[in-house]
Amino acid sequence: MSQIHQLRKGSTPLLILSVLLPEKKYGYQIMRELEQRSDGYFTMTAALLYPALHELEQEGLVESEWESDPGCRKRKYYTITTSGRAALQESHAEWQTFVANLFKTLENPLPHPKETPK
Amino acid sequence: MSQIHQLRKGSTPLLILSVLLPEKKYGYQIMRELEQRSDGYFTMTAALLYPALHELEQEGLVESEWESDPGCRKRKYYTITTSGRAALQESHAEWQTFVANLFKTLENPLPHPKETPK
DNA sequence: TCTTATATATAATAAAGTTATATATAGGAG
DNA sequence: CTCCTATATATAACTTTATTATATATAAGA
Repeated sequence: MSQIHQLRKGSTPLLILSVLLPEKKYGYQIMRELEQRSDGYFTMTAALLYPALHELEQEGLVESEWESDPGCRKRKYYTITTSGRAALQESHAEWQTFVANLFKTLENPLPHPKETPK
Repeated sequence: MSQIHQLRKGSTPLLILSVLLPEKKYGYQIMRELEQRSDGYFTMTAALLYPALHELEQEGLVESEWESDPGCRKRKYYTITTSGRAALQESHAEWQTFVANLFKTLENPLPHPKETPK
């Protein structure tokens, strides 16, 4: 019960964690990659991304460090943590459960339809 | 673009419309049937259902009428309209698109990973 | 120099879900 | 007859998340 209300809202943290899985990345890079991965379906905006990243960091699911490569402006790189990987797997599974239940509920009629009670 | 932000939130109107598809039903009955159909996964509450029903009515997707069967207290029956059926189909399809994109984005890495640009 | 892409961030607003509360009736237990 | 529970509809207050708008700053190219 506790989780299903939460996962109805917010696929954003899930998407962010998934792109951080292979290697550390910075915010702008995450935005671009999410757009590319979804062929433009998910338009991740800065106002959605950065607060989400800060919250993920507060929860200990990602860690950040500033890096200043010469010739580039400073970038804040985010690394997924061990608990971040666990949270990603869990959230992914919860989404699958939610979706399965949604479509089951939408498509399946009642097993034994009862007439309207008096 | 216009729709995908809307469908992230709110599977509630979709679920309501789907249970109204076979025949007219009243609010409390809709709540119970949604719980039964989903084997208790979706706990539709009154505070979620009734405002949603009123909004669906305002949008012309359902119509309501009070009925007072003897021996029962008055019930407000909701009937799905023609545009309600169309909206249900459309919303269902949008959810499928959303879910397909979500899992594709989560599971598929980039087709041609580009190194970090300088 | 001006514009665009890059890069991070916050504020204000709107939409939806959750919790709590209000009102009222029918039926059963005691 | 009274109390409690299930039925039945509804609103208010609060929280969370997405959207829109804005702010700041740097690198690259016209």
